Amino acid sequence: MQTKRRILDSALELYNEFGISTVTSRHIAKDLRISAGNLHYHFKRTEDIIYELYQDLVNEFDKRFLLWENITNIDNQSMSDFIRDSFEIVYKYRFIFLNVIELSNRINIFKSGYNELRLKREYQFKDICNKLTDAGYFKIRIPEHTLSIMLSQIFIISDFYLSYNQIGNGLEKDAALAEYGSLIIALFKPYL
Amino acid sequence: MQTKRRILDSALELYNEFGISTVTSRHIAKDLRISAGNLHYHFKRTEDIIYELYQDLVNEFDKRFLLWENITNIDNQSMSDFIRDSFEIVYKYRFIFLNVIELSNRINIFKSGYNELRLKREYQFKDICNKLTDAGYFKIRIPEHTLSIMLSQIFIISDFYLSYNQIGNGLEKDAALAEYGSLIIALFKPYL
DNA sequence: AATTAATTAGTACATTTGTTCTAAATTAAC
DNA sequence: GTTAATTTAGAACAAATGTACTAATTAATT
Repeated sequence: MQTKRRILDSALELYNEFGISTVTSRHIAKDLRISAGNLHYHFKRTEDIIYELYQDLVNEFDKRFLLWENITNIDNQSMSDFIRDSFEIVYKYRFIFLNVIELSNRINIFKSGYNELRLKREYQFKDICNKLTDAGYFKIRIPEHTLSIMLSQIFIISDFYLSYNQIGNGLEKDAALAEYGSLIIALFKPYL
Repeated sequence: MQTKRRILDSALELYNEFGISTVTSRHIAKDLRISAGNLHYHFKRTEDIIYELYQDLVNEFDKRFLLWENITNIDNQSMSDFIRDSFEIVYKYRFIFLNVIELSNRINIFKSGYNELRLKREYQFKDICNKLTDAGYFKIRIPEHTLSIMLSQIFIISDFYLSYNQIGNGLEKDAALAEYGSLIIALFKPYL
């Protein structure tokens, strides 16, 4: 029963490090010192591994959703806490974001799943914005139209910052988080 | 002599449509109704096709560089012209931007080449900004530190907007250009 | 026209990959 | 302790892919 979990863990690590097109089911099996046959006993198709990891990502977002939904005390720190939380999740499952296009080509349901998740994140983000506005964090309430443009900017930067970093600077996790944060915060500058 | 060009054209089209991991040298050959052997007479390695297409991209950026470097009359239209020009090039070679990570994994020199190009684009963009400032397009000169953050935001949005669009809205070229433009322009709003 | 160089088609081979199958080994159930 | 179910290893197969090789055809050169 625990083998399945070990396969997922190893797969996540290998996909994150080497990308989905270089890592095969045999590689994962070898990494765990189990046979390929055994691996395919637990996951009939290799894609199932990826899709299950994607489900894990969704679950982590949901968990965070519940956490922030019921938050009571919003303060100056909340914004950067939220940014760090988002980054942590994206970083943990970074292979998904580094290979979105590839994944949407290879796994049919992935595209719709991704957009479902995106809606949830959007809702959550707007919620946080409202709370921050109510708490007087922003000078003025951000107009709906502006917010919608900002949301697109934020999602592009959130989901692709790691790609940008990997092909460019190659910063380690902490430094990357710092830069990512400054890019997001800068978007809100006119309202601070 | 012209076969080589035809291979590149077909490859660009197929890569753009189906992504680099689904398109093989045999697919390209079949598309042109030539033999795989013939294709490999012109390109010893399949990667060479991709790398040559990448060189084409660099050349197009260089061509535009010369054009904008010597421009004399900067006006209100210049900014959106520049944005449209950038978008056109990125769109034409979109498979490169949709598969940056994959490419940097598969082709060694790609990563350094991409960063070289990035420096050129950065220089060019700063140049345009200066010209726009001198022409009174911006209220104030954008501070160096702010500009550097904006540049990162702009590059992420420029290079990954098409990925964002492909996985999400799926807008056609013109609509995509419009949205992309509004995302970039919005970044300059505090200075307009 | 004859020779040389280039292009092309088709075959062939090694490797990789996903997947299936079978039999052995381990674990659980009774 | 015996039987049944689960898990595992390893072999085997088919399909795909990159690439090399050979022979034929076409184009260029003289």
